[in-house]
Amino acid sequence: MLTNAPRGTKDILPEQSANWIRLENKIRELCKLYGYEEIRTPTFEHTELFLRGIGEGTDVVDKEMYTFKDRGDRSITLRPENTASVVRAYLQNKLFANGGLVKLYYIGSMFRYDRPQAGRLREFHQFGVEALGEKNPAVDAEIILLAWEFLKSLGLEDLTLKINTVGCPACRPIYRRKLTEFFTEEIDELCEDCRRRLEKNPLRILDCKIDGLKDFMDDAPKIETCLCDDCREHFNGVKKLLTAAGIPFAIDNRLVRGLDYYTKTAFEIQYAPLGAQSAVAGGGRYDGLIKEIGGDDTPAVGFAAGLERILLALELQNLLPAQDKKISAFVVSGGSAAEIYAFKLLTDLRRKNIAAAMDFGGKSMKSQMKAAAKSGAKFALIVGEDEVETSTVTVKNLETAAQEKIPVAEVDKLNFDT
RNA sequence: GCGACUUUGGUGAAGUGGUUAACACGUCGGAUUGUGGCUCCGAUAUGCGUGGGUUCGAUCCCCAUGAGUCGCCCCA
Repeated sequence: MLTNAPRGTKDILPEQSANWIRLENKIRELCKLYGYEEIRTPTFEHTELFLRGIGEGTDVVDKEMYTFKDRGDRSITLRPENTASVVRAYLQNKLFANGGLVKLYYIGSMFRYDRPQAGRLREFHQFGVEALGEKNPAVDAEIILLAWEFLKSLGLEDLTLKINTVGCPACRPIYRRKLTEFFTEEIDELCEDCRRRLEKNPLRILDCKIDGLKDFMDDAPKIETCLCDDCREHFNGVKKLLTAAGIPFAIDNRLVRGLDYYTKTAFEIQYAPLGAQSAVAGGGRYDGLIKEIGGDDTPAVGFAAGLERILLALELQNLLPAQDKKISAFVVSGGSAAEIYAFKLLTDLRRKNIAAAMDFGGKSMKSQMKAAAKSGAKFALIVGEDEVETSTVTVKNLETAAQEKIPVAEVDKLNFDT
């Protein structure tokens, strides 16, 4: 127990860490390119924020939140996603005050109590982007493009982008009612889960793995038939822009989002080889959320991407480069007389910005040489009594095995390039 | 939350109801005097996820529990 991290959590070890840093740097670079700025919100929030933001009745809220009372008897929840927090911060700090579109991104841990699997952890990491304050479909397109170009730029192949519109408060209820009517007639054909969904969220029946394949599904009402003019126009606008940008997308009118706040555009990017956890990024428009949380009626769009899943995908495609932990020089000290001399040499090298290491275990020279070879250093800098007396250092090129003795003051003149 | 599978050393793993738990890699040490990568030699699990039980005896059988993986669910 003491030596086990809690279920669903994972240490990111040094060899992995470099991949995370690379990924995060890529994200920051890209966001800068698109004009998004980083925001960092607290890891936990008042529970109420998520109840209102994500919506009671959603799985995330009902079954997956880490909620507890703090010592002041406040109900606190570890964020299961970051959009609600960003919106809260936007309102609290009046980021709307300067007018115009507010473009933000975040990278951080999220928490959901769920059965762990590869690509599904209880503490996981998301990178996400939110654009608040503009209803123009161009923003939807920009966000989708950012997500798509990001994943492509990592080198991922076989990505599929699916888009849909889920309507707005004006037209979705109509569609929902039609669906309910339709599926009620087919209730005998529905699977157990879908009978449950019929009341809770009939839209979900559309992407059921079991019922989705059944014949009657083709006759299910399509959302296009119910869209209001505004939503239809908006969706057309998004499609036109995506086409203009030249990215491939598929319209999937069965794509729905699990969180209540989505309106109009919904999209998802999948990487099929990940199996059940193939959704690598997902998002959409949430024009109702800001008002729901207490702000003025403000349109917004965003998406989130799962970093663990992206890393898994990169690994599957062999896109994670081998670690380069090479140093330039390895100091080898022969005998106790040279120890201080060696340590001073080590320090001098580092002060001159030369990556250097030495063995602190008091081992034989032979094993120090082995360690030098393993370290990947270009040079072994050998110092013993002779060198101490003459203020020199024996330089052995570990690639060529060539060896020479030079004044210690001249070590930084060596050519450390590999 | 449901179902299935897995669980042996630092790693990959073989294995049996009963004397020393294969093998490989890794790690450590050694093969004359201050020198690596190759080779050779030696060392390296009193232990078989954890806790019970059955048995003269269990790593191998039974029960419970933990963890991981896959699918469902959900989602990033």
